[in-house]
Amino acid sequence: MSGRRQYPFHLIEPKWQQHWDAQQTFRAWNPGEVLPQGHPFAQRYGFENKAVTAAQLPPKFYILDMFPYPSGAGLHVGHPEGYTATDILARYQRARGRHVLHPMGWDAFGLPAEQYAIKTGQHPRKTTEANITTFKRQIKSLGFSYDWTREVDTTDTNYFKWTQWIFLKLYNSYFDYFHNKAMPIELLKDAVSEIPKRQTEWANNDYLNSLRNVTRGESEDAIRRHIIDSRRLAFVTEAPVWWCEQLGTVLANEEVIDGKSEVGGFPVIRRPMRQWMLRITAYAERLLSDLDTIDWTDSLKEMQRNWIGKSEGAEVDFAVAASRQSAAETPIIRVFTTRPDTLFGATYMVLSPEHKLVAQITTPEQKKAVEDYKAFAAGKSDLERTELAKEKTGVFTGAYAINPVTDKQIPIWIADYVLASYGTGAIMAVPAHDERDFEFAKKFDLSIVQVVQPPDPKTDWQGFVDDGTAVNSASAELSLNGLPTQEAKKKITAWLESKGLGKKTINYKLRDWLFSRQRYWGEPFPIIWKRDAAGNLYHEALPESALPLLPPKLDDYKPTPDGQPPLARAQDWVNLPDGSTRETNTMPQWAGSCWYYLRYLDAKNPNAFVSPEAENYWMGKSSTLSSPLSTKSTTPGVDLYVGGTEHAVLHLLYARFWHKVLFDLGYVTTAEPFFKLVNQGIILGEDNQKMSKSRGNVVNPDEILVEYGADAFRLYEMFMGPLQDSKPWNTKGVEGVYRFLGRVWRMFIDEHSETEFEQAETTATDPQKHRELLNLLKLNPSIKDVQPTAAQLKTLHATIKKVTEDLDGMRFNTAISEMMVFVNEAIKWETKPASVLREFLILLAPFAPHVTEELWAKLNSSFVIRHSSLSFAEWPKHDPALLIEDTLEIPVQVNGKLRDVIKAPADADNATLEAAAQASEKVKPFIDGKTIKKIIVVPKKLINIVAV
RNA sequence: GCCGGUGUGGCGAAAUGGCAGACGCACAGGACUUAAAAUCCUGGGACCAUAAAAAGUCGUGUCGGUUCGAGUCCGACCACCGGCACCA
Repeated sequence: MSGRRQYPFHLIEPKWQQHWDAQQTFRAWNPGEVLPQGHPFAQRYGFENKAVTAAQLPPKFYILDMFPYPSGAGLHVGHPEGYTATDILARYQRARGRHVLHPMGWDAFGLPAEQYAIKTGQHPRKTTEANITTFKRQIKSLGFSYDWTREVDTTDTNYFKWTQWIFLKLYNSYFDYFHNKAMPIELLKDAVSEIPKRQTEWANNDYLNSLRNVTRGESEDAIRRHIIDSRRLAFVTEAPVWWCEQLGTVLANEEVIDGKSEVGGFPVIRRPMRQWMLRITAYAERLLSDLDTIDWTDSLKEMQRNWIGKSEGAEVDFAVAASRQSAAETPIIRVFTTRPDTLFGATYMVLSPEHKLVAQITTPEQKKAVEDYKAFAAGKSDLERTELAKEKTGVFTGAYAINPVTDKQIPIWIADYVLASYGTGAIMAVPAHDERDFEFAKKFDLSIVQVVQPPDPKTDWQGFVDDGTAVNSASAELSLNGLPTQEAKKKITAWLESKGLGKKTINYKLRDWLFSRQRYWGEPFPIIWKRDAAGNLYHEALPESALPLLPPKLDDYKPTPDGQPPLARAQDWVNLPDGSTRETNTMPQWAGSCWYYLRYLDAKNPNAFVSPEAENYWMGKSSTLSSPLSTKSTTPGVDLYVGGTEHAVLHLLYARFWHKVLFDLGYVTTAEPFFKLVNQGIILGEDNQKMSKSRGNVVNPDEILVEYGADAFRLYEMFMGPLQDSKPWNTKGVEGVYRFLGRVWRMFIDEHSETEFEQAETTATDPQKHRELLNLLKLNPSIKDVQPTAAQLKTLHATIKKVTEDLDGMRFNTAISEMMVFVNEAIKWETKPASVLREFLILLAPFAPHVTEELWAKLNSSFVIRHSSLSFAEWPKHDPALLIEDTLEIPVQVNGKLRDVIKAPADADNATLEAAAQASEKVKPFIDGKTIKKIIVVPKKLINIVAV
């Protein structure tokens, strides 16, 4: 304990937390709900005992925290940073007259509970519930104004029923490229017969093209099914995926960092498996372009842009040169390039080792070398393949392609620096103007031909990758010579298109979202598998009425030895009477967090994931724009979303994707879920002198609360610095704001009565009675119901102005320092006007809600007040007239250097100020004997005399 | 390598192009106290000077530029943090 307790927060804080709970003070109301008698919100707006419509309710403000994963370790000081910021703003917006939705919940599916289950046999539900209990107790002890009636838990059957329901929507939808939006799969069923007519529209789609092989020789029904299944937003594919042996599951691209699992850091390998995927790639362009409609930081938007990775270029077809023995069909190799202007410099080609044409084109002489290389590449981990500064490797296939503009034969190689998963899995190599191709060509002695002249003739053209002027780029039909890169691109692309050799193309790095996991503790897929007459396996969705689909009971949560998910152990559950079987994969943890912000709007609705009325009121209506292609919405959605940067790409991209699907299908009315988003910085460890960069998650808030209380903790979290910055935790710093709260307390409370209170507390035997002892405390006799002086009003209104502006700009640290300035000043007043102190309490209340409620109640017991509840008291407005100064102190500079500060009437004109400045005794020595060239007067601010 | 961000006292930080360091921590001195804790008051960027001061000089990562005036704007560079990384 660091000295005497500043004020009895240990009694005040639980008292008010219980009061808020009992009164449901911070409950938010949906349109149509009846507001109870005596509720402070109902009282403020005159809604007591009334049902209110959306139009009657005050304008909404939806302020959202990223809900936590309730780990066994409990809360650390990093969690409450964002929560405190949003709570302050929630309370501020209530005061400003907004109807605030401020909910909290639990992202509770996850690996730790499952791994604990594997070790101990304890059901993950038990572990999860225990952790939630701890988290909830800790979060409640901080006095946040959450509406707990809307609490959600992603592992609750009443919640994941709707997660499964949304999956069915994805399953039963397809992406219509013509309308650029998701549509019900029924519409596609009608259109399947038209497929031949719409080939052009769909020619883009690899999965349709690949069907030609799959569907060969099958029945018409089977073909129809293949076509439909291949276009669903949730689809099954046999694809190489990241398999993590130690975790016993596959992982999404986003969960693999540097060739290791994000969770646990275990090695991962590529392995072909049958998996569920979500077609997020269809939304790449909208996910990219709609970033312009939302208010996120540039760095965050940039991370999403990079992840989506749009690049514009061209696809070019290269014919494989007819080989000695084969005759009829020469295959075509399609490449993607962002530099079609360098086509004349393409002196060889490279296929990824996995490219499907490799086996077909390889010559018998090279067969062994190629197969050896393929095995070598497949055996490499991702880390080995992408390791920095590694040597390029590759082998020649023996085959040649024909460069379509030079007509020359160029060798075809395979190399693992070409990725199967990007573009077409094949490149045209232009060694003169691409770093990687250049390196490769040097190593394997391939020819390097200049086709771009750098703008600066001194620059070496070898390895020059920037824009320049095309050279050596002419054939009988076409010349690019002399054209700047950008124009050369246009010209060659047009030429390729006219010849049917290629076309303008856009590529994205974004891959489809691998959506299945081999885990127990996740949402089961509402899918069953059947066989058709020919014995082919196919899938069907369960009807909505079958939801929620619960996971089976298990004794052993491990995956099966043959790599089947744990659910496969439950044979009774898997095998259905009609011979069909259940899907045994589960959904990834991201599924539940993709839409939780929507469930908060109507958390207990048993009939819908959210009612249209609730969605409309809290997310806002979209204005219907005339063009059906428009995906823009003019409305905000969540007004403010605060959380850590660790979710910059994963959660935030997935949630935007789901939201857009729900938007397309008409279930939500905004194209974007989170209008404004702010990332709080990381709190670093305390031992900063060792330059420790570790997160401050060793500091347990419980210990801080025991010693300083929740109000001081909240205040310190905000006072450390700007919300967005990372900063080191310093427990000593908590004492500073704690002392500030003590000063506030002493400003309001009579010292004598406090001594009595403290003595009574030490002698009172029954701790239950302690709280009643708070009644012994009396108001400070210096507080009187008097008219404030002009100076007092000025101090108050300057504080109102600054705190209001700072809250609007989320500058909590400077708002707090301004209130410190106020208290340092006001505590000296011999007579403290009750009206001034009352307004000050409203300003401080969002930051330190407990102590202000107690002081507010004390003040109310002696003076007439306007509102009975501080939580819904109206925010004060500053009066600019009160801030006007009669006399100003104006700095005087000579040649930009400060020489004096003079006093002048606020309305003094420039000539008066100039004269006064020159008359200053301190200024004179610096201008004597010099010529005054000019005098700059910034009214009310500054005078600068320029003298030489 | 590419993209984004940040560099200000011993520390956390503050400053619409206009008095750099508000507010707080730590520290030092004083008051109160038998004493301590708590509280209250005072001090504080560096240098130079001095018994003490005043005055002065320098000072916001480095170098340059724009401007009457730059922590703030522009250019080049350095360091650190975050993200991406053989993406054709």
